[in-house]
Amino acid sequence: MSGVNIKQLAEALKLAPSTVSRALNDSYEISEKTKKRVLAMAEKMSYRPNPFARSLREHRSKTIAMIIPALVNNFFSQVIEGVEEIVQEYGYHLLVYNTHESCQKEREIVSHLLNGRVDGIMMSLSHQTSYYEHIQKIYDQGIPLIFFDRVCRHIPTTKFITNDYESGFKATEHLIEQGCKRIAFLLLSNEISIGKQRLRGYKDSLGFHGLEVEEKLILKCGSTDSENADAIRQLLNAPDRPQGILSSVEKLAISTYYISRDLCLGIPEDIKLASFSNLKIADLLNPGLTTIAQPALEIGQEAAKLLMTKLTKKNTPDFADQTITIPSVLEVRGSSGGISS
Amino acid sequence: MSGVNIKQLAEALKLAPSTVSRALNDSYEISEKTKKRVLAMAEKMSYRPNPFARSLREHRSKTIAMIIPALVNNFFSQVIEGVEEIVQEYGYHLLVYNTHESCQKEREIVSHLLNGRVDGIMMSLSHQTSYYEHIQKIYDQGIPLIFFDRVCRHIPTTKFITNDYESGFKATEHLIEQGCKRIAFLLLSNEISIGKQRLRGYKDSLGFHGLEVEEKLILKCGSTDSENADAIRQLLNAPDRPQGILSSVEKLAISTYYISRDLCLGIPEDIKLASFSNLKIADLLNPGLTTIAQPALEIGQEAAKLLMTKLTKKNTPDFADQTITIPSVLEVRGSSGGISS
DNA sequence: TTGTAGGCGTTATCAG
DNA sequence: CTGATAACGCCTACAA
Repeated sequence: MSGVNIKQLAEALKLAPSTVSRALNDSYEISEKTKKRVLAMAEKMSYRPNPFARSLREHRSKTIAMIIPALVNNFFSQVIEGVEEIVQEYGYHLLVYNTHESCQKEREIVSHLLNGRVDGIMMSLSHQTSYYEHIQKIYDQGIPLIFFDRVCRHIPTTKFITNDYESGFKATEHLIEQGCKRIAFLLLSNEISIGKQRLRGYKDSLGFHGLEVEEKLILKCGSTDSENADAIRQLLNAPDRPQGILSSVEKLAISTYYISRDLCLGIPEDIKLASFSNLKIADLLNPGLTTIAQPALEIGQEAAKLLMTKLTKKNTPDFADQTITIPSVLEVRGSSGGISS
Repeated sequence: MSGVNIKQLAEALKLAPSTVSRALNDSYEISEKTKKRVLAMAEKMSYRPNPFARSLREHRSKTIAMIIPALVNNFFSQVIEGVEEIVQEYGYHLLVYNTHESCQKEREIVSHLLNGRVDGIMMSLSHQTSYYEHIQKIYDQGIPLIFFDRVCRHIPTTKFITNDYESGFKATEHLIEQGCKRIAFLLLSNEISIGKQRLRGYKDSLGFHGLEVEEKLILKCGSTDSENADAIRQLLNAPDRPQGILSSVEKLAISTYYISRDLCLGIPEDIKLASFSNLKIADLLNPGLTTIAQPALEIGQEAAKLLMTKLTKKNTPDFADQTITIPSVLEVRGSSGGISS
């Protein structure tokens, strides 16, 4: 449409396209004088190199993709913020895809990215994902791949998570210290690695403090919000209601607030609550929500830095099959009875 | 690296590349038999067309960009969600850029998109943006451009907003009805179109109800969070503290919660508060926050639908110079004294 | 119905 | 230091 191409630019300068190209790319074999002339004219004619021609030639797109299970989510939006920031510094572009927690969508999205469109992928699995052929394909094609939060253990690459086990342990311990003997655990899905770790921490903590693990207190949520709400309602309505709840994701904790309000149950008097959550205004809730806050921004930044280094520095080794842990922080607030709020 | 190209595919089939290309694109001039054969082989060899070669040929990228001032933000993340959903339906890709409210960054980002990388742009201006040459360039290049929320009046294209004036008017009226005689208005920046409209609604509402507009009650925030907090603190600490506050953005309302807690001022007893906000859990705050909630998801969806239609249907007219208004909803909660919470 | 050839805009290789 | 040429992978006239 509007654009000037390198040929026209060369024509205007009475130079060959190749010379112009070299001048624009600051090649050492071009005289300073010519470079200046070319740059000036490029500016004047507002020349913009065509990214697709370049990508075609160079087999790289300067673009990466993020595949995440949800966008309207305090954790993921903070991760995106961190990633975008780093990516922008490096002059790369960021494609964002939302799987809506659907494995099917995840597969479709991945299949659109196996053609060289992106130079790298950062992803967090849908909680419905339980087989990994599509992920394996990314890896097999040699596309640099990094996981964060909801990682896939079967792929030998670098993963960024928080200390889920330890946090689950500590949060449970905290509830026990507040006097809870029976504590429920709200799990989004048992497929997800992090859910498992958090659950393991919870179980071990109970055991460590001589408390029994009751399977019926482990609520496997996941399908629809209303089904989850029903399950929580049933839990809170039961005659043998637990004294505490540890939620592995924010949205289930939020549901718990609504439901306990409905049922006229007081937090923390009747039920003490703690949750993994990145809600910034946790302390403005009534009562303030005791959270295990993940360092979402930092996870995004660190993961993106690693990817950008791999893509921009020569001879970078492939990602090690390792898990990098950035610790979460337990912030005690009113909901667990720790402090008044 | 890994990919099979159309030439190799043709070779394997003992056909010419052009024939294969046509078969893959379901051209009418290819026999059913050949088509099937080609499709089968393409599947078998897991052929993926190179998107850059295609973009280079066809002068379109099947990619659009969203440029927004913030990512960790309930409004914008909901808009992204809506946009992503529609874009994915159409098989398009979504690039996301964060200006961090900086006009300088906004300019840089735009300059990277003037080379055909994207087929269309949806944007919401940074609040620091007060001149529009870079935006004008997008328009002049003929790149389809849609604004939402923080629109640019000077560009004759379609803009999606909510009824900011009316909402400002109604929210102010609501505070007046709750007994407020003097109401402050928290403005993020006087450059932004929507801020202006909301402010105008506030002023007119005061006038309509026979109340005076006091310039010193109009707080122009914007630079840093801590400066904003100081300004609000000063407002609340003053001997002639207003009885009500209308905040034009969520984050200033959140600050107000913290500051009034610090100052031991009760909401709504000492200060009544209402805010433009897309916080989903506004009713879990203490007290619940009276909000003017924007239909963020819908704005994203509608804007994206319009853009997708323009890009995929032949002979679509250019975007009309119009403003499409999707109404916000005033939700009265405890913070304005409307109902207990 | 299928094959041939050229070009989209760049950059790298090879000459000069 | 600069110029000509080929190639990246695809699509589409045009030819057969």
